[in-house]
Amino acid sequence: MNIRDLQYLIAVHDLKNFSKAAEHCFVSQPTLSGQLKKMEEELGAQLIERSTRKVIFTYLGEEVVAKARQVLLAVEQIKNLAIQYQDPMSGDFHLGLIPTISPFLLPLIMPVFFSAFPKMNFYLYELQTEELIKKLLKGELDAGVLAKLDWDYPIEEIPLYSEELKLALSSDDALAMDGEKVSLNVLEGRSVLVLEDGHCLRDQALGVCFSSGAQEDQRYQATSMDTLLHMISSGAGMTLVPQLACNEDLAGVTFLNFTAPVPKRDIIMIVRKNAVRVELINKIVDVIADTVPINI
Amino acid sequence: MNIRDLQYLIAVHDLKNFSKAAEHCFVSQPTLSGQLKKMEEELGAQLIERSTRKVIFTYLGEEVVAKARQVLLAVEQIKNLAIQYQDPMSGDFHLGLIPTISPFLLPLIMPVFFSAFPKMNFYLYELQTEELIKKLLKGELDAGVLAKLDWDYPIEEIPLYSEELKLALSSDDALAMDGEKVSLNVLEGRSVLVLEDGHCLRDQALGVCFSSGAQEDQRYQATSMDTLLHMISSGAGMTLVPQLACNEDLAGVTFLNFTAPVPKRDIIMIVRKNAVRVELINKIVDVIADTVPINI
DNA sequence: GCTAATTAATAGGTTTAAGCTATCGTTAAT
DNA sequence: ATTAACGATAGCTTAAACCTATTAATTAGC
Repeated sequence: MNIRDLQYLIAVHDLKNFSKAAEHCFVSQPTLSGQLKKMEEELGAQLIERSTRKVIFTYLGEEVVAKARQVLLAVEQIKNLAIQYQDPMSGDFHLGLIPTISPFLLPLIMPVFFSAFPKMNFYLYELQTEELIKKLLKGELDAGVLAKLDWDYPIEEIPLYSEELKLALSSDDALAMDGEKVSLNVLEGRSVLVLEDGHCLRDQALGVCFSSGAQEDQRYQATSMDTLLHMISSGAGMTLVPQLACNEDLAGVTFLNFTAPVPKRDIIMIVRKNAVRVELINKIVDVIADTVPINI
Repeated sequence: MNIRDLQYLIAVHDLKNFSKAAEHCFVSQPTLSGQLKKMEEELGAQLIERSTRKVIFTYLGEEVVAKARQVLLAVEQIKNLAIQYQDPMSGDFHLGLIPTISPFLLPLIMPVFFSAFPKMNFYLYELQTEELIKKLLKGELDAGVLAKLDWDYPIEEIPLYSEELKLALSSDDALAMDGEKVSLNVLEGRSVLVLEDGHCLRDQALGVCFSSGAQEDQRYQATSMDTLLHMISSGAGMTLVPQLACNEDLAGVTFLNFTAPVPKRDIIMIVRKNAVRVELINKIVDVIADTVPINI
């Protein structure tokens, strides 16, 4: 059976005349007759009672016509869906962000998104790197925002911005009083608070600590950047904080810049290779890069 | 677009693998790939995000798949309808009968119909000849039962039975007392009650009257056979009654047979030429002919 | 880092079937 | 009896669906 054949059938039903129906379908009358005959043979039952004067539908014919109209309606809807989706700046978009970016980046970009993409629906997920990539590859996410690592996944990376890591410590600390830039060497022999396992920032922070002779403060397992900062503010120690997370208004915490070599992390957007909606993704990247208050 | 293509799409959606989907659809993988690609071109939008490792549907793709399932469901239903209708002794049947047959024939045949055609739904209509034929030709009826006339319609006639006309008159009438067969000559000079205009029996009765020297009793315009008989029972005169309508239990009315030449009417079933369901129609004819208590 | 395996896309040719024109056969109206 | 209307048939053409063989791309394993 064939969608076209169903159109022929419906045309005959509407016009009660094979020749007119053929004309309406832009085919010749023998073509239409032949196709309908074939369809009847395929179904093994007559749909139309023909005579040279009358075109009468059998009961089966009437019911088939009713169903055929359903079919054509659904097909029409498919075409409409496609047309609707032609607008690359419309539809749904599922975006994953890692926990050390999400709470600081989203407040910045969402207002801009709403005005830049009025017809888009954004769904946002806070996920750690590993699960984020897994979901992206499964197709459950369209893109992810995370810190660049050397990994081995078949994904496309688009740079967004690069942020420094700063040293967060209690405002009561002697270093904080100073207010100057500090070298990584100041970490030597001190213990540093880091996030719990699974966060990429934890790994990066531990790397910095290792090379600068500091060690992990194992008394706390911070579950989020915010917890970490509140610990610092209550005098619990020091930690490394990415630039965007540095809330200068936070009482009792001072953020110090490092002198060169400054520890940094590269924030990228990842999408699947062969991803569709390239145009949309590029626009999103541009909007984020333009909105983040960091000179790249 | 093509129903087959939608099947390909759904197979890919279910199996998330082009080669397996192709196998499932009994086509080669390049065929399936090509058709889906063509469909995407036709829709002007990508439905599937392909890579050699992953098959991920776009949002549009997911929605199209959902609609495609609707399409295939309806198509399946069409095929099922056809299979269901393969049983010639099932479905609907619209039967028209003229008013001078309907109330007397139906009580006889309906019980038999119900057991002979357990899967049929009969719709019954009491219609005068002209409208009955019109509806039959329009396709609103499948068959009609009426008295044979010489007409010029492109319809098929199948004889059912042939019934005599009898003389109905008041039991108080001298002729009725006698109880013998009577010649048409007894009508000479008398006035005969007939049905109102439009009934074929009226025309036939008038014809008999004309040739036997009787005339129409114009005091009454009987709307039905039953009214007519009740008039007779209350002493209103005499009339011609078809055999099946002769209810011998009716008080005050006596039915007399005619001697040769006996006036008769041929009851036939009419169907459209080229009518489908020939088998069913023949069975219906047989059942009626076998059930009517008249020796043909 | 190289090789093997997997998988979809491409190329080129074959077959099926949908399409055409021309004509016929039937029915009904004049 | 003739004509007009209309669907069916015959025979041919074209388009497209399909095939096999191969390529290209990518991942997974050694």
